[in-house]
Amino acid sequence: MARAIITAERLALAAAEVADEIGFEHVTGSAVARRLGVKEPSLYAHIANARELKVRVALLALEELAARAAGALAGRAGRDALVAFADAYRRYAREHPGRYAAARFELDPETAARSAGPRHSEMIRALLRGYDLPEPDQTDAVRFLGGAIHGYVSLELAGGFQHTPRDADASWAWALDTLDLALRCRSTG
Amino acid sequence: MARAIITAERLALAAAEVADEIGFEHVTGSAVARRLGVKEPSLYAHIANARELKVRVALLALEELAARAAGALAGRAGRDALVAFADAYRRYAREHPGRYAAARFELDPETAARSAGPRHSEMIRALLRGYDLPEPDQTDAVRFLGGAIHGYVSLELAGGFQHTPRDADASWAWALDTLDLALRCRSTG
DNA sequence: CTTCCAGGCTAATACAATTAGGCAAATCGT
DNA sequence: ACGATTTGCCTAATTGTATTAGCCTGGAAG
Repeated sequence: MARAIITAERLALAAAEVADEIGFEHVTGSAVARRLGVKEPSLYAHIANARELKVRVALLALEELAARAAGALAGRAGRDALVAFADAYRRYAREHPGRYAAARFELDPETAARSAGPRHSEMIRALLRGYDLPEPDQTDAVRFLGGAIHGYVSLELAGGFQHTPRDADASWAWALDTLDLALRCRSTG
Repeated sequence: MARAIITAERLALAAAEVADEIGFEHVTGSAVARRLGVKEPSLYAHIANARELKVRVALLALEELAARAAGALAGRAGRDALVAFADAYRRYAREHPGRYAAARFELDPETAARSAGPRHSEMIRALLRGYDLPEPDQTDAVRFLGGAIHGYVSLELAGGFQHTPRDADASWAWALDTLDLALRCRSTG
């Protein structure tokens, strides 16, 4: 090995930082190269194309987010687990908007399968065990909850709520209450 | 006037078609120019820059979506209204994935204010009148419902549900039932 | 009929993406 | 220690998108 300046990890991290600063859609080879202190063509020894830059960020984000969500879930159940889990998403999205956007980047099926993506669904499924839903509803509830959390967070992140004065945290608490309520209504057949 | 080949409307429509075909993020000046049968620089007589191409698609999509949602809402109330409204979103997203993605494009505040965007919130607010929620919850519910619908639709559109065999329409019906249930639980104080 | 102008065209520049081939430093076998 | 090899970034060159500047033409107006 010669002097290792660029590694896959450094590259992904640099790209993630760029994403958080200027937005995921503006992650560009030159911006990442500049941040790493190398020339743009040097990147192509480590990635196949510009798309892979974004894929790396997506994988990093899914991983980080899964780790946070898992931490939030640890030792909690029922409503507590739901709130902690959803809060982990929301906090991550606020701290790392570019990475959060990256987590929704469309990966090809094999890559997606190897990513931390499926772990997210598994965690939601685990979370839902606290609500013992009838068997056939499990999958529906995973989709519903995943959609609801992501939808709320992404709308809030996009600034869609700024035109009404209502406090953001209060609305969020209301949404979580409502989700909890809905799931409890659904439970026990 | 000389032969009017490009108009603002044609341009937006062409860009929207490109978006639906190859994805909103790949809407490019040359693709739109090709479709219109003109050379790329000719576009700049009608738009300021490439970003405006996307803005036009976003505005078109918000408008179309608002129209469909309004039609869905007409003459309905309560659960019926909720289902029709949400279905309108989901159907639009399936028929026009590129435009649906465009509807989430971040507009500058003034443009957003003049767009059909605010009408969407108003419609949700109107829809919620069928659930008479206590006053202070109104805004929270708008955010919650908007987020839930958008989140579910965008996750489904991204193919996030394909790894489980469960029927998509059944899951969707479950989600709508659950939303209705949650809102009814919240109603009347 | 001639003048003007809307509306698209060609030419030219800048930046992002990508490929090809070079050069130096670190490594390895002897 | 020493040359062969490999590793890892660099320069140069190509293509495509974004954008500006200035030209050219056909029809509207007088």
